Amino acid sequence: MASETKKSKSDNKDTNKEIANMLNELAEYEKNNKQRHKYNAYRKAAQSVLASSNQIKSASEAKKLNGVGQKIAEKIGQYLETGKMEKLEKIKTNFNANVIKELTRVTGIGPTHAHKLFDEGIRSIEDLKQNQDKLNHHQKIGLKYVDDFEKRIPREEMIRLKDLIVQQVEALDKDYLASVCGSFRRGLESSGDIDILLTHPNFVSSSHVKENKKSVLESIKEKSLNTDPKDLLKKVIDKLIKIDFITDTLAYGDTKFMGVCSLDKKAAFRRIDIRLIPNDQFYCGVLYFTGSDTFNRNMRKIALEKGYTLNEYSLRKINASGRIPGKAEIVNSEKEIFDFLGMKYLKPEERN
DNA sequence: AAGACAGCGCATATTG
DNA sequence: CAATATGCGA
DNA sequence: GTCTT
Repeated sequence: MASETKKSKSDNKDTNKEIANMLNELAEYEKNNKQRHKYNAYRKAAQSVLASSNQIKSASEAKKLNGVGQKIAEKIGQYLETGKMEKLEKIKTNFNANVIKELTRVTGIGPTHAHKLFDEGIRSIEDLKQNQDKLNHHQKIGLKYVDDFEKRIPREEMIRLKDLIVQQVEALDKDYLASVCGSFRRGLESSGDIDILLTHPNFVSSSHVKENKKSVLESIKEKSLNTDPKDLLKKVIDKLIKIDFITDTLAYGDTKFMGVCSLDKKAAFRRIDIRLIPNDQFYCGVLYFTGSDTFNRNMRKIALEKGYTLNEYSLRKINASGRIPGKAEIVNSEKEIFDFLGMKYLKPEERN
């Protein structure tokens, strides 16, 4: 293997990765403390550290990175000199923080519920199992599968999941289009869950607008042209439940399903999300939900520089004088979005 | 020094 | 009952 | 906690 860039691997551990891991632990702690923005700040810093091409050797070096300021630089310096971050060590020995951290392993239990449960005497996942009357539906399902949901899904299994879903959807109606987005689409070897975008020509955004109310006449006209979105999603979900693929439901509305699925009795239970997207917004949605987050941020920034605003729904030109976005550009593929922005097309695998 | 840090669908609690 | 607010997730 | 204004 030609992996020995500089020194041998054995006597040169990946310090950046260790720093990033510690910053991510601090991030999680802040999230549990309901400090959403600190959580993001730590994660951003961790990302920068991880992406840094050379090993960080000092606090001042760290401070140069985007998202690393005075405080985080000090912590990094502390780690480089002593092998520890004081604040993190303290958190690790904090009983309350550890309980909260354990409780939030359950999907549906966020910081607020975790603290409330703590006040009610709950100290562990085990306690939760004995007190399920304190949980709502989502949380009960989260508790049931808490271990499975922390397991990564190997790409090989993702492919089988995708094949099964696509086949079932096509059998229902060949006009459906389903795409698995997220890290799977970017080619990663494992994913945390499976995220599917679904669309159908009978469902377009003009029938779903809630901004400027439309004339009664317009609404009536559209109703005749568009299937009720609820029916289009329900048809698919019903089928996937019937064949015992979807096993549980966490949240289920007109356009978004969140639940649990499993390939067969031997396989683990997996988190699955299925969104029904208006046909004319499908490719903006696919682009957005394919990510990565960093890529999305960069692309949106480029859009702004070109006088556009880009989000998960549409690409719109920004009015020169005012700043009111105009009508959505017509987009019939991901590539067209890149074209509008004068960008070279990047395949999903190139967006990591 | 002080505000931004995304905005949204769904479930559930709270308010009217 | 309906409208609004909050928690949560991604 | 960091960056921007």
